[in-house]
Amino acid sequence: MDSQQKNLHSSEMPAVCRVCDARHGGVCATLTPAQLFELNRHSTRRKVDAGNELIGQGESVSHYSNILSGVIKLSKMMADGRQQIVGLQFAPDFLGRPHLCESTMTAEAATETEICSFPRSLIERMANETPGLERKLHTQSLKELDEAREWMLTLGRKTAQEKVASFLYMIATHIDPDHGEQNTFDLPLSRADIADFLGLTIETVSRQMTKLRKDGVILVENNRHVTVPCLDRLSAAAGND
Amino acid sequence: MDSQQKNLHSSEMPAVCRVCDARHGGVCATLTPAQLFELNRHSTRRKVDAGNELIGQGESVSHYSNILSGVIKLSKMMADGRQQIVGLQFAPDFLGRPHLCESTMTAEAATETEICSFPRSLIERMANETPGLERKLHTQSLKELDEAREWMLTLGRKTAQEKVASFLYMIATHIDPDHGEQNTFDLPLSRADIADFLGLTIETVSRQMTKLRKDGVILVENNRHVTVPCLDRLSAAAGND
DNA sequence: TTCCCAATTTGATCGACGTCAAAGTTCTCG
DNA sequence: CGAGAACTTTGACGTCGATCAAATTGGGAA
Repeated sequence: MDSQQKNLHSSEMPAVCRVCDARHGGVCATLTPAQLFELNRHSTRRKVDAGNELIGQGESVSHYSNILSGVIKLSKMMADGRQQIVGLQFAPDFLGRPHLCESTMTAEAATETEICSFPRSLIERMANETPGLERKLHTQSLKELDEAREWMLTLGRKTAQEKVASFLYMIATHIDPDHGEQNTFDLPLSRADIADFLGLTIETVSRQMTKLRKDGVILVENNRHVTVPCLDRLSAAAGND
Repeated sequence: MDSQQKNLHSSEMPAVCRVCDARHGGVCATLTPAQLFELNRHSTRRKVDAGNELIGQGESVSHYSNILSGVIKLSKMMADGRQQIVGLQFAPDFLGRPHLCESTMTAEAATETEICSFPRSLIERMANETPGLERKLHTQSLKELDEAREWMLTLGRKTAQEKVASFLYMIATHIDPDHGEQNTFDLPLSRADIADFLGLTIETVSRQMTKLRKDGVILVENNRHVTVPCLDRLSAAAGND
């Protein structure tokens, strides 16, 4: 019975959604098949190359998106060009600030990214009709708030060494490892982006990476590929006790 | 008819709620009279002196609160004692992290504060039953997220001078001014708290306050009382263009 | 492969902010 | 009103991370 229900369920679902990761953990997980069909009718999937801007600071927002793969960086810029990355978003996060039409930041693809976009108004309406969706969006906002506050501690009180280690630790625990054994991954951000995230300069980031490497806390190949032999040592370098 | 409805409404409301500020703008504004009665039956109002801790980092949370007056500071502390204030909350904000039972920070009264507390479970249940309440909590989370990200920019990229000016500007625009004419107010935080908020030391905060005073951007009496003759000049000193 | 350009690293120097110390101010409470 | 404590300001000096400059590495195109 249960399996029959499931089959019925999946056959009622748009084909693209059936194989889409956002069904698991993303906002779509809260929608009924009928809603999925409606959303699907107005949604577009696309690939975005690294470095491309999705939303500009101060622009009005007409679309929200699900992140299907890749990493998005959210950043704020001052009039004189100083920049600060204020958040990173990974699949299957929801991209967009509910209940507000003008963006207060820039959203840019940090890596090659795949997104599924739909009209703002449609999501707003569905959120009103579907408590589960509103709740899901709320939950993600709270997660982002927790992360933002964690970074406030990092930005305000940690040393350059601890900042870089904290960043690596966050990436190591957010990216699915290539192997189960050792923790190894590609950095989704350039040194310049890491600097903008940590409130440092490129040079300082580089020096601290070198130091962590010489101390044996991390291994680095080709600048972007990092291996963490012992996550606890990295955590300690990050100042987490 | 409308006024009759209103009278009926207010007569059905708990007496304490009728004169309570949280009815305007607070979460209670979304509740029905019946819900207000139920909430009221399980709620306690109390005064908290400046410096008293409401929730400790790592503690499990059994109660949420409305802030009726005063200022609450939310802070995180590292194992070695370094501290960062990650948020300030003013009346009629809601105090508590929905959908999570363990607090990741300390909540402490910055000034004398009046709060109205109720059991966590009751709010969670009402949020499930009342889309408007869930929505209201969501809205506040988003506001806090916007503020947190604004502060990430301040912490990561602004100079000490700009940080102090940004703080004063934020307070000036959040506190109701004593007079309509000039912008004058009491600082809700000590120099030590301001330092913990801005990721600076007490001495640096003091020096920057002195500089802003000598530059005529602010007037200071008795350390705590500040007057801002021209809000635009303060805004400029804060680096907002 | 080889060249070229961008990204990263490394080095030398500087300055903003932290640290340490002491003096001054404001608040509290008897 | 006065004494003591807590908070704030001011000064001298040190340090971490920024700045400026140059060398090195890596990746993509011909």
